[in-house]
Amino acid sequence: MKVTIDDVAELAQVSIKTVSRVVNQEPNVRPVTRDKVLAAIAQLNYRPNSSARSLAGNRSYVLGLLYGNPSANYVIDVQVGVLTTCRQHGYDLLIHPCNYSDPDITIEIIELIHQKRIDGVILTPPLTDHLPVLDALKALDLPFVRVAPTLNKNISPYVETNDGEAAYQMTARLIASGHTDIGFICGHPDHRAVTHRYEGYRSALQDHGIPLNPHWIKQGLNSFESGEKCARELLQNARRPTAIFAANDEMAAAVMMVAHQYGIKIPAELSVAGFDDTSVAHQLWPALTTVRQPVQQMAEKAAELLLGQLKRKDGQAVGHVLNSTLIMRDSVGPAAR
Amino acid sequence: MKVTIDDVAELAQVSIKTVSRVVNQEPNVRPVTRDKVLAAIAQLNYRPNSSARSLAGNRSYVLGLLYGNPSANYVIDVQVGVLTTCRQHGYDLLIHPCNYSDPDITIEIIELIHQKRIDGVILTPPLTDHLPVLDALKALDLPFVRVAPTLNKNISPYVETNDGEAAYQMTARLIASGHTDIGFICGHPDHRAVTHRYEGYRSALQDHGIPLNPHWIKQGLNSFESGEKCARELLQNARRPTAIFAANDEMAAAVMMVAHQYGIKIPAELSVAGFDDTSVAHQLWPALTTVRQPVQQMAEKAAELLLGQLKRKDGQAVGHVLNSTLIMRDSVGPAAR
DNA sequence: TTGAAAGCGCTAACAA
DNA sequence: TTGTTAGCGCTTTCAA
Repeated sequence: MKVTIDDVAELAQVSIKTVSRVVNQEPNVRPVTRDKVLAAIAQLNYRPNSSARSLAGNRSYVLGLLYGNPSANYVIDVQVGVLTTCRQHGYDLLIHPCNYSDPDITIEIIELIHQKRIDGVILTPPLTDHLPVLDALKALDLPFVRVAPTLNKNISPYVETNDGEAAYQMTARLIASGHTDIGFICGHPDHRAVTHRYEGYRSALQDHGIPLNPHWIKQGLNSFESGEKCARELLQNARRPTAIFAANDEMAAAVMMVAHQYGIKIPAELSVAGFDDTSVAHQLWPALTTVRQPVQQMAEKAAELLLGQLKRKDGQAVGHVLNSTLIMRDSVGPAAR
Repeated sequence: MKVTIDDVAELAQVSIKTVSRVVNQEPNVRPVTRDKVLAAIAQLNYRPNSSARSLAGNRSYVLGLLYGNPSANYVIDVQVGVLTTCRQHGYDLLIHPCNYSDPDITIEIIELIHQKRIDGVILTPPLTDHLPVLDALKALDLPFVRVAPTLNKNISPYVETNDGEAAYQMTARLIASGHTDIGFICGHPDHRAVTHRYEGYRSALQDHGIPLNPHWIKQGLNSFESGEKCARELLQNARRPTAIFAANDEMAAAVMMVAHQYGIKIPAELSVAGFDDTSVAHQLWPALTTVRQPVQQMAEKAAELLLGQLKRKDGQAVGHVLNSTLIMRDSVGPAAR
């Protein structure tokens, strides 16, 4: 049942070191020898024992995924992406949901890394910009890659999407549909990446010569409840925007709910756009126009960057950008006037 | 930086075996000795190297979590629950999302278990009732626990919730509100646990002397789209139910959307109830009345059962039941007449 | 109740 | 290009 490196070496008529070389894709093995070994491995269905590997090699072949994001869909997408890369490269993944507002978060993470001998970690927002954690990782000299960081981009490799541009494009679409009175509900200030979205909105208005109306810009907190509050403030007056762009889908859902309550028809009287394309987006009525981030691909890429860093021992802070897509559904229509 | 068992043994003036005994909570250590060792461990901040442990002990201290459930919220809740228990007991968790309709799923799982030397696995629906996988696990003699199984409950320990009763209670509430024309949208037949819900609905009607109207019972597939189709069938005729109970929230969301399209007011003209209390439930308008399963607690309990099984080497098929809760929101009202 | 010694299966350093 | 040897840090006999 349990096949070891010795069995393979014996069958292939080589030393265990040679088997080890083949398994680890090290150079300096004659193709003939390599083939012999590979054949033996296949015949015996040999799988290296990862505990023995880790112990001897002082590496765990385990990556850590740290996240404090409350969105289940986002987290699942990230997990799937990272796992895809991990599986391809024979690495395991340890997931570690954490509470980013916990003051002991840094200690917790250091402990985790020590105890599990994690080879490298991937950080997702909002942990991505958590300075104490970043400092601790630097101090440990542990390779890490960040997904969608906004701070100190030069300290680590990272992956991001063109949030700002996408928000710009969405705003431009609204303008193209005749809207000039466009409200915006900002995202949680702790989730810095989300602030790009506001910037995109702002510059689109500016580029189209539409003045910013501060009354129509509200500070949300990403939650449905916060969106509801902002929506009421935006919609309770007779003079109200003809379109509202929310920095995430949950808040956009809240806008739609408040509009329904006020008897405001969507999209006839109010256009609504969200951001994230969460599962709720197409379960709303009318279906929500929104922006989709390539979360899974970003996570895959992040893991690739991390593994590359582990192999080459470099820590160049390369950044990769993957594009978001506008998803036009039914909640946006021409401006009524 | 790296403290080993030898360091602890030296400081505590005992042999490494004694340290090992203390760490593993084995019997036959004098309290005095134990305290000495514990003090040394604390002083040095010693953490056993899990690779060495696994290698020597031929156990990985890793549990596997297998899931094929498409609902991100469900999966995240399960993960959090299982992780909670794992952390308490010093175990790690390997997550393994899989496609339950993949014909090679069984081989994939066997490979995974072999390769990672997983000590035991937790299965969630619909993998819970996947006979080939269950047989394979039995053949491997690998301890496993199932969450919400419906088939062959005697072959493994399991955790479940009182779905059927909850559905009964919800139906009874609808009846108490004056509804007698209650439609039901069934869940996906592959997700067997969901069929309990239909049973609950049926017996509630029966117990209250309301005849079953087969035209008002539709087979859904858990998806929003399937719910939409069923909802149209239920709502397009003038003679239509005054309440619809859907076997999950996504389909209930679809019912609400269709009702909105038809201009049917909720809850004035139609009451809607769902099941699962997913995040969409309170983002709908009006907020959806639904049933909440204690998913996280079920997962915690499942992991506890699994760890118990690992310790005691028994495989008694004990079952644990945790109760679901009715969440009454705004989508249910008195029957209009 | 405690300890000594022999591995677990692999990688790393060095030799050949 | 290949092999030999010595551990990695722990658990498991078995003995004391």
